[in-house]
Amino acid sequence: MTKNTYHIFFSKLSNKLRINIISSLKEKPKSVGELSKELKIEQSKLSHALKELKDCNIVKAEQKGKQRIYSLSKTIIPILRLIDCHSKNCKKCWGCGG
Amino acid sequence: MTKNTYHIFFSKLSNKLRINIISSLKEKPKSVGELSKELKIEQSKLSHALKELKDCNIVKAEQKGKQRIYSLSKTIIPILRLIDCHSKNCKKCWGCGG
DNA sequence: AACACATATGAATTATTTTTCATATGACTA
DNA sequence: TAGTCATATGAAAAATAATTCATATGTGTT
Repeated sequence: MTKNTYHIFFSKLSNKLRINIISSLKEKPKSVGELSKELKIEQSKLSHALKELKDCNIVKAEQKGKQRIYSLSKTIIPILRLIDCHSKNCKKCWGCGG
Repeated sequence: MTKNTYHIFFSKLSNKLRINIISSLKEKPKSVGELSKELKIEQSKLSHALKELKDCNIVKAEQKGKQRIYSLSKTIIPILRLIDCHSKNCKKCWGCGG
């Protein structure tokens, strides 16, 4: 990720719905229908949002029968952990060895 | 920062100009004029962008004569370090003790 | 093959953000 | 206090993103 692509990545995280999706998928992988029910969001809206997240590799999808199961991609999980740390003002996290 | 305010924070980081400003201020504190010259960005555009960053505490300003010197706020620096870590795929960082 | 269910897609509409430009404010100087 | 330099602000215009709705696609079932 170069300086010039930061904003693309962050723009995906700068949206309530997408944050809610991520937050929900942290729990466990879910189908579009499950997410729709849980978040009370219309299906196509969800599909659009999931596409955004998939396009920048925050989630991945796997077909299972008629359903498509979405889950957080491996590479994003540590990033989300950092964000959580941030939200908790976790000092340890700030150290970061850098 | 609650789940519902993530997106506000990230929305500030989801913009090229603001990322460039942050990146430039990492070097050292600068006046609006200096930033304008360096980034080749029109003054009022910069002022607007700086306002956004100030509103969410990413930068702070200090008056110095006629000039207003902007710098990164202390609390944001570790976050930026994380983002740098991220960009370098720094494993250490991911650990995060969480 | 016809059907039903689950999800995706496209395009038009609507909402939000960014840019621009004219002007206002605030700090120093003569 | 008039002038000028540095920056901020407001509002209109332009650009971008999100929402909606109609419909398409894909998968399994009868």
